[in-house]
Amino acid sequence: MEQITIREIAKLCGVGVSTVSRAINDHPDINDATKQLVMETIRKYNYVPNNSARNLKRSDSNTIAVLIKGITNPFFADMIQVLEREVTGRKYSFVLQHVEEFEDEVDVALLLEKEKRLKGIVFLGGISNRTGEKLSLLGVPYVISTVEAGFGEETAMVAVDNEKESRRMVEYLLSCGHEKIALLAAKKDDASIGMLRHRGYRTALEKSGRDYDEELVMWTRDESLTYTMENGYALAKELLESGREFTCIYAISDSMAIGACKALFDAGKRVPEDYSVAGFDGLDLAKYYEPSITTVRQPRKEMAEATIRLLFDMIEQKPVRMRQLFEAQMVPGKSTRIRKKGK
Amino acid sequence: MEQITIREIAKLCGVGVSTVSRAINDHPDINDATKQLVMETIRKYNYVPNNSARNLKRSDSNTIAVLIKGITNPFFADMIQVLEREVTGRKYSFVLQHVEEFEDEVDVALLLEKEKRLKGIVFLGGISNRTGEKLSLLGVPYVISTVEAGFGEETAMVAVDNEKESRRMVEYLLSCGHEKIALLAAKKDDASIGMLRHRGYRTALEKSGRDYDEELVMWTRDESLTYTMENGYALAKELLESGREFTCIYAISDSMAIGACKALFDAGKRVPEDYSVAGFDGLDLAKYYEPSITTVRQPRKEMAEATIRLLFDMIEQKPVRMRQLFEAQMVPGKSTRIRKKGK
DNA sequence: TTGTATGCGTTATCAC
DNA sequence: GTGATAACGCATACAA
Repeated sequence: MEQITIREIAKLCGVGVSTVSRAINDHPDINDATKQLVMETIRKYNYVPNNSARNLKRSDSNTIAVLIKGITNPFFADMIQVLEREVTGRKYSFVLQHVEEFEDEVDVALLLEKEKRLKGIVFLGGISNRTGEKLSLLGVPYVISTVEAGFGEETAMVAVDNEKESRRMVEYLLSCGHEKIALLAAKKDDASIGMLRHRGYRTALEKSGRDYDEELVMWTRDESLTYTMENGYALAKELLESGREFTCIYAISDSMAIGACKALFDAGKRVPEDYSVAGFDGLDLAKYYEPSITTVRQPRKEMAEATIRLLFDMIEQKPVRMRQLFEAQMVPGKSTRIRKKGK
Repeated sequence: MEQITIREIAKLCGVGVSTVSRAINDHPDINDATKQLVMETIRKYNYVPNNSARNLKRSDSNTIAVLIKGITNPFFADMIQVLEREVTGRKYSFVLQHVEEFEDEVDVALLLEKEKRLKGIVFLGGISNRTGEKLSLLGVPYVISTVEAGFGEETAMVAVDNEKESRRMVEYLLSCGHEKIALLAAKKDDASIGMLRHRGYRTALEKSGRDYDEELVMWTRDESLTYTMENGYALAKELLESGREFTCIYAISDSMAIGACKALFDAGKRVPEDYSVAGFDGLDLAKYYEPSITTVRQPRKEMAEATIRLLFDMIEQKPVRMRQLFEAQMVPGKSTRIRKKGK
């Protein structure tokens, strides 16, 4: 496969390479007729400029990259839509970069920054305190979205207060009369939102004078993926089979909550009559599920918009508020019930 | 931000650039001590090689790209996992490329091929007859996965027979005693799997001597996204409000089926007692939903594995079967019931 | 308005 | 083993 280059197009048209380049890049000072000719031969020979060469030569490129760990997570789905819309709407190119589970997102960012001459970077999920240190090596503005790790004040961040919102949920469940609330938690050594949501659970119990009972906390196994229906199912099943007493299951994600419901149904239990179930995130699915899942809705679209706004403000060197915490919304569904004293 | 280059690393180490290059790329003929020194300074100065320059210079790169239109589609989620595992397991690099709704996936492929010196390409979804023509411009092997458009025999393809499987579903529903089966369909001008599933629906009815009733076909509006819960909800709601008679809703995707269930619940109906609901695809969600959704399960992981196997066989110039159709599996759930004659 | 020449950062081919 | 140096394909400063 002999690659056709700009030089050959130039030869074919009987012009210089710079003229072809000008045609491609919509430069102003070029004769309209020659431009037509060039564009036509390009189409005719299906010439495609080599992006590596372009990126290498260009000093800037007006592209924003969004790095996502777990691109298949439904939580990110509509955020991606919004991010893309907002970026392209500002006449910037949009690059969506998937980061594999075992990869370091900052390393990927560093690579991509050089490769594509990025103007800005968005980290969607993923980043933890550990990887955070290398962030300072980034040469362009970046915003960490949906995760509020313990970075400094100088790190741009858009998220909800996971601990607070988790606490809010547990307080709601307590107010419904549930005393024994089981938690479907992340892995025990989680250092990100899983930890924060667990902490919120614990704080809510303790602040209200209840005991925090480690027995009712179901930690995700090391080999499992945390935020999945499958995991919710497995954890709830294990909980049921342990014989421990509880009236309510609080799962740290909606997907896990749905898995938990299935485990209850399979055991012949009803939701919410026998057990209440609550989730976190406010996915569409929580609304469409039957019974609809009681959840805490993160304002995903607003957060996505704020993320891009913040990023561009940084790019344009405007004064910004670096840490933007959004308020989540308690969404009671049909999966939880109010429990009278005694029963 | 002054970018640090290979030349500066060379100067810093007091060696030539080629030595640094050799260190980076694990070349055999280099002294171990100098290699250590080079690697250390690289780490120390956080040098990251510029990928554009590498891609430009390299003649081959051992990377496979997977292009996905609608990367947030849950149908693709576990397929991506498998594709990634299979590719990296073969010591190839894996590039996941998101294609925007309005973009032409073949154009993107053409660009990427030159930019990254690809060894092979996988198209996951998306490709239609229209874009298919330009496929021949691709200089490397490619496989089209999960969509069986009407390409020629020479196009590598892995998919299920959508028309046949759709027909199978409708025949199952007919065998359950449903006579008036409404269809939640794709857009009317769909030229891909949406069209095929509709055709299977129609054929099943006609082959069994029933009338095909256009009144019972709910086409997705132009402005809506087809395969979503939201769309299923809207179409089912419209159907209900039209007052048309039916006993079963067949949605061409599981997500739409779940949306349809919600519309029925909201209208005070029960599933499956009042109306049966069926979907297509066999998502995990169909299993976890309550009631579990009757569906046709596509063997996603097997298809993903076959896709990579086929691609690598092509790369290695082995003889291959270019068109691989997989058998789907009818999965009866609790969302459909058997209807006795009369009522 | 157009063409020529230079360099972007890297790898690979040579000599040494 | 190692170091110059020539490409890779393109954009652009500068000359024409």
